[in-house]
Amino acid sequence: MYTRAEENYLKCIFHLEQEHKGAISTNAIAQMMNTKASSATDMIQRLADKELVSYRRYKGTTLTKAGAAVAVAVIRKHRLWEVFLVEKLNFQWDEVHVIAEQLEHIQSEELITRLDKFLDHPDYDPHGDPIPDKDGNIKRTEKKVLSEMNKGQHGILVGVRETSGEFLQYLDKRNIAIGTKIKVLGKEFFDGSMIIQVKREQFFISKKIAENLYIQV
Amino acid sequence: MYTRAEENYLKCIFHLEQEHKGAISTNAIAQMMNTKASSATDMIQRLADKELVSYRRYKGTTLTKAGAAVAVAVIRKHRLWEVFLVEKLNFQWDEVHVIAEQLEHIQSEELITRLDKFLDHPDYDPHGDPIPDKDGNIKRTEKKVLSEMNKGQHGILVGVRETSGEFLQYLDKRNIAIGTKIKVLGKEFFDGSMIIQVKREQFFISKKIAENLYIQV
DNA sequence: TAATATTTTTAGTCTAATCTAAAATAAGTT
DNA sequence: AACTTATTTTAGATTAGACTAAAAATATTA
Repeated sequence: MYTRAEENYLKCIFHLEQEHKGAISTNAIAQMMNTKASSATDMIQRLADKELVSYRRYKGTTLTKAGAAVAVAVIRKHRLWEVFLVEKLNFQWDEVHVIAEQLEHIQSEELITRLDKFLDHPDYDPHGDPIPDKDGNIKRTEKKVLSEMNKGQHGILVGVRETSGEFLQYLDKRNIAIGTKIKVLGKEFFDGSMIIQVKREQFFISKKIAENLYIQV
Repeated sequence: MYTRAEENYLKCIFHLEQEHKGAISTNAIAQMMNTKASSATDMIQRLADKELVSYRRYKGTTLTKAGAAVAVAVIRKHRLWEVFLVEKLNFQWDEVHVIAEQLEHIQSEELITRLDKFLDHPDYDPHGDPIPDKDGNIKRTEKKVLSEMNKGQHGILVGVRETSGEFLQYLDKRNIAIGTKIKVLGKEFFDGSMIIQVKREQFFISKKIAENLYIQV
C-alpha cells in the first residue's frame, strides 16, 4: 500500500492533469500541496522510483496507469464519504471536504464496497463531481464553465470547481446549489463579470466566481 | 493534536491499566504494541514530556488525567465506528476491529457527535464494550470472567476480552454471541477447562477461551 | 547571444518513529 | 553478598517527509 503523502501527491497530480494538459510542473504540484518545490521534487522522485509517475528532470511529471489508478481510487473514496457525511450525517456541503480528506485514506476495499451500497450507489458527490466506479471509470458529463458562457445562454449548475467553505457559503447565501437553473443576463467583457438570473433573483458575480461554476447547457 | 502513534500508545496503556493495577512496565507496553522495548521507552519519554503519562525510569508508566482523556476519546471513536460498521454496513463483529483502528484516528469532534446521534447514542459496541460518553465517562457494569465462575453458576455473555477474528469466529461457530445465556456444567481444576451449556448444546472449552468471556451473573 | 530571471534540483538538516546492539539497573538465586 | 538473569534504558542508525540554502537548468529579454 501507499503512504498518505504518496496518495495525496498522486491525487494532486491527477487533478492538475484534468485542467492543464501535458506534463505537470514541479512548482504547480508544490503550490497545490502547500509545500516547497524541493519537497515536491523529493516525493516525485520517490513516486517515479515506484513507477507511479513518469518524470524527467526539469521537464515535469505525468501519472502512469498505475499512478492514475491509485489517484482515482482515493478520489472515489473521498466522494463516497462526502455523500455519507451530507446524506446520512446531515453535514452542510461546505463542511465535508476537510473530513473526507482524512477518511479517503482509510484502507479497506470491503468498507468502500459496503459504503457504496449503503449509499445506494451514488453517481455524484454533494459538489456535483462524479464518483468513479469500482474499476476507476469516471462518468464525464459535458459541462461548461459559467465564465465561458455568453449573454442569453442558460443551463443548470452541475458542479463547482472550488470546494472551500468560503466559496460554498457564498453560494448558499444566494440560494445557488447543484441543480439550480442559471441564466446569463449580461456579461462585461472588460473584467468578465456577469449578471445572472437565479430563480426570481438577479446577482452580479465576478469572473472569479463564474470560473468556479460548472453548467450543463 | 496528537500523532497516530501517540494515540495508540495512550490507548494501549489505558487498556493495560484496566487489567493490571499499578504502573505499567515498558515491556508490557512494547509487547502489546508489537514493537521493541527501546521503541516503547522512546515514546513513553515523549509522552512524559507532554505530561500525558507519568514515568520514572525502570519503575513503569501510568496515564495522567490528560493522557487518560485522550485514550478514552480514541476508544469512544473506535467503538462508535464499530457500531456503525456492524449496524449500518452489516459487517460481522469479527471484521470491524481492524477497520475501526484506522477510523478511530479521524480528527473531528463534529463528526463523532453526529455519528453518535446517527447511531442513536449506543451504549455498547458489538463486542459488548461500553462506549464512553462525550465527557469520557464509561458505564462500568459488574461482570465476571467466565473462568472465575464455578460449576452450577450461570449468567449471560456481555462482552469479550479478545477481539481477534479467530476468537470471534470460534464463538460464531458455536452460536455464542453477546446476550447468550451460559451455564457452567463442570470445571476441571487441573487445567481450568470447562463444560458449558449454551442453549440446548454443551461445549468443552479451554481455560484460555473462558478467560476471554465476560459474564453478567 | 549574452545577461538576467525563473524554475527545478541537489545537498545538507530536522523530526517522528522505528530498529539493533550495548550499557545500566533491578530481580532472583545460590 | 555475589553472581546470574531479566528488564529497561541509552546510543547510534534508518526511513519518510519536510525544510533552507545553494547549484544547475531553462526561459526571457535586452
